[in-house]
Amino acid sequence: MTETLPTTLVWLRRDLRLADNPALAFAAQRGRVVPVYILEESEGDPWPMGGAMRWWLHHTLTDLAERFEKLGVPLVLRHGDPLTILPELVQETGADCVVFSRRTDALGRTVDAAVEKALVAAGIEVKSFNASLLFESWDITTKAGGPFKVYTPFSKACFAATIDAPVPVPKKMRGYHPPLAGGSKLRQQFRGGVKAPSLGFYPSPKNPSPAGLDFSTLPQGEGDLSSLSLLPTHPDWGGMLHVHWKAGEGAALKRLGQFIGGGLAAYKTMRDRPDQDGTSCLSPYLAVGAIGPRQIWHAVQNAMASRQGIAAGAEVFLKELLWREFSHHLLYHFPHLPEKPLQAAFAQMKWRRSKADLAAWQKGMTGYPIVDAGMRQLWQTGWMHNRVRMIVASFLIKDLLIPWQQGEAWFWDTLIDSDMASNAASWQWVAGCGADAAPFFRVFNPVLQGKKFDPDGAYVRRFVPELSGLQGPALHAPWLLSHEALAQAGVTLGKTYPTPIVDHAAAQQRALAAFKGKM
DNA sequence: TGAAATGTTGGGGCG
DNA sequence: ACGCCCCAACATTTC
Repeated sequence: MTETLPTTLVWLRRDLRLADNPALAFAAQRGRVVPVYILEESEGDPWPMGGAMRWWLHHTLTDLAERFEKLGVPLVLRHGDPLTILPELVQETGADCVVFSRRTDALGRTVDAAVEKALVAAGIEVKSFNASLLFESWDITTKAGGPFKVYTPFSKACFAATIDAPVPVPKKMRGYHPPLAGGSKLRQQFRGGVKAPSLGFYPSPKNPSPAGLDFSTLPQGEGDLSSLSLLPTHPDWGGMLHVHWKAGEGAALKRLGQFIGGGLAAYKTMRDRPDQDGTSCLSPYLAVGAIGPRQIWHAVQNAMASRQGIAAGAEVFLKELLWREFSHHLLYHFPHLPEKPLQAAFAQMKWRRSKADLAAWQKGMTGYPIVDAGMRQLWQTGWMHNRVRMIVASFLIKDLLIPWQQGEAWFWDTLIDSDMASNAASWQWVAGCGADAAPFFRVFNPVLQGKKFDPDGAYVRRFVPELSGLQGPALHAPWLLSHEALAQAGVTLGKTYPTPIVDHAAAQQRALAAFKGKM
């Protein structure tokens, strides 16, 4: 009797959760469920998954596999080309339907289209769903019917539209029976195992750690999912990230609850303070889909309806969520967003090529404390406060005049929340070449930004220990301090901490000149 | 979701 | 009481 139930493959990607997962809900209702995650590696992929994201994905998958296993539905893991793996799995399980959640990046959409075509040609039903966004990329349009290129009208259109309620976790799930070859033990179900190349920014014997950080004493990885080779080795810097982040759907929901009960009310102002815990820190969970934007949106709406005094903070927070939405909207409609400036004139911009300056920026050794603190927070925790992201990005693009794509690539490899759309759109925004971008001449002064948003210097001291003997706003320009003050703090500029690699005022003039000459 | 230079306004001290 | 100056606070302009 049960053998007659239809079987559905749920191809999971960046929707690694049970709740608010329409594809999974559809499959559960339909019959037997075979959830599968494929570590995709495409020849010529310009954006192979970064090292930090691989680490984060590993731990997210570990959590998800446990959740599935508790429900008696083993998560299948594969490594390679979905175009060959999915038909194999269909054959193996007798599935007659494959479902997945849509994505917005160009390569992903190309792969999905090819997979759908091949499966449909083989007589398999294929359905795709929206799990990652509040709206379909084509649902929000201007009055003329085209894509939005300006954020404010886009956000207004979103606020005016209806956002679907999250889909609940399927009440009941039936797994494929008998289990796939290899038994029920998670680790025995993995295939493949060729170590994938990342961009190679994270340290390896070839690529020693920046900023003199010592990774050698960090604990080894857990060994789960080992054949996907997601965890770093030689050295294993993953333990460093472990201190800061707990992966998975449960951790995501917990963090959402903490944020709504805590930081949300004062979000409007506190979100700009990297020395405070004022942001949601949900981006790593959103990036892998351990939580979905609809869940966040509705949780915030519910809190607004039941509590006084949080409306102002909540509105700003929801707008941040809509920036993410806007980024995906842009990536969908402008697939070259990660590589090419949306404003074509910027292709003529005369950038500098300085390996030394790029390395100083990456290592957090520019001599500007707020910039260095940000870059080291990124390295040490896989995450950076949003205000500081803008500061360091402005510094790379405007002060160092280095192409924004190089900053984008570094962030892609080092962020655990790396998202093609948000990363590309945000770098273009700072560079001034994107949609609705900050004008190019809007140059952040790293000293003023530091004084304004890290007034006591607590953030800098946390990530730049060389300066921990200094305090107060003056810490943001150590080269202006007296010799005595520096000596007392144990700072010798040029020795214990770098002198600024560029003079900001001169660099700003240089940037404006380069911009003016070419635009 | 800049910064700095420049312009304007208005309150208060003072002769 | 009045005009004058100073200057902080705010607004506008420019890059």
